[in-house]
Amino acid sequence: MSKGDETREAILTQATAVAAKVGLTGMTIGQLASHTGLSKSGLYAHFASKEALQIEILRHTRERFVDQVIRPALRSPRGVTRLRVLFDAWLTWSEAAEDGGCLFVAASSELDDQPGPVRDALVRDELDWLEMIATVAGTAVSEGEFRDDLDPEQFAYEMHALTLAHQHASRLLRDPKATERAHRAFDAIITSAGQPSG
Amino acid sequence: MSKGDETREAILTQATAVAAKVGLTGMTIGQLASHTGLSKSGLYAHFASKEALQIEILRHTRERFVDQVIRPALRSPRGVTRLRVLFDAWLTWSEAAEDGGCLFVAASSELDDQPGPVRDALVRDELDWLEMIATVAGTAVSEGEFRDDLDPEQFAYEMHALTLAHQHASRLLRDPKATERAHRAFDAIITSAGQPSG
DNA sequence: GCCGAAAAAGAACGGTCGTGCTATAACTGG
DNA sequence: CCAGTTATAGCACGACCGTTCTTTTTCGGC
Repeated sequence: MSKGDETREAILTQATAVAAKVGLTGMTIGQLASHTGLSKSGLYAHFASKEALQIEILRHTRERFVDQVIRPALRSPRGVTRLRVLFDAWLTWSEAAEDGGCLFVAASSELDDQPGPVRDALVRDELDWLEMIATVAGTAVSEGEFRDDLDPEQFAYEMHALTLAHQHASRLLRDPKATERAHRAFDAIITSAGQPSG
Repeated sequence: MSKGDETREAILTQATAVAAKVGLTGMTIGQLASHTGLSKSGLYAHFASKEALQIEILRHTRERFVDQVIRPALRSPRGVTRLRVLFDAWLTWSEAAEDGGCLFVAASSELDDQPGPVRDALVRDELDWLEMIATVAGTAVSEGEFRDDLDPEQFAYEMHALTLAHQHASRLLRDPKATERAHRAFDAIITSAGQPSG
């Protein structure tokens, strides 16, 4: 890896942390430059524009997300077990983020009314994530762990809801019970998905 | 109401809409001035600082929230019925917001790592809202609609999760099924709260 | 260790930010 | 309708924004 690539990676790592705290829009080049010890123009030489940097931040975050959340799940048994791993890995991911929690969650409400390529990239990532959950839930159905008429996309919607609530409770409200609550709620939807529908 | 108070209200109404779109921090005085047809300094004369304006925006939003969500619920029968009204009124509230959806949701992820009086005010509002839900759920327990061992705060956590997911699905993903999904998920937690625990 | 290439710094650009101060315009009670 | 207050505009401030261009420093192959 050349010197330039190393610097570029270092910038992206810093930028990801900053963006999680103050948002992709709130983050500024000057702020980022001082955090990385570079000059504004020195930093800027690595990216075509702030928008391009924002997209690269999302790509960088996505790669780490795959490593830390998706891959561990794919190594575990299919079906309900994999869903549990996915959920637990997400909680760990969100809590491990130095500050600002999961960037995707923060970006979701920041960009939901800001059309453009950054928003488009985020929407793709979020749809991929929901599809991943739905696929695993579908496997749980076909393997008989979940009831036959369970809607995997509905399950994905509800599981995703719990990740959003966890971030809200832990980061905004600083609720020490946030993780416990998330686990209890997750157990509830798993149990409910296993019971014959009523 | 004097002329100044009228202008002040008009500013707050505009500012609330702008803040819901671009965030309480992303919103700028200049932007707001042109939206209201005032000069920057003319607008500024009504507020001590941008931070004070942000707090007033929250107060203004809270008042409207009480009118449109809390009051209709308090007019309906206690217990489960009131919970349903609360949830439906919230969905209507979020969808009716011209653009940007519910400001509290947007502000929650924007401010979760920005200490200060604005964040403090938001946290108070969110805790009040969760407490309101928990209180109504507690009534449902004591009136026998929900099972005895139901944890009202856990119920509030889960219902709140569904509101967050709805905003995500409808505003970011533009999912036409967002409202239907929210209703189905809400029915599920209501049903589950009524069944004897397992 | 030189030399071309790559990386970073410096300086500057027009623009906008939040925020004061001062002057003018618009209201409103007598 | 006038006086006094209140509301709004104008202008300026230093700071920082994203971005570009030019110059200097640093790197890596020979």
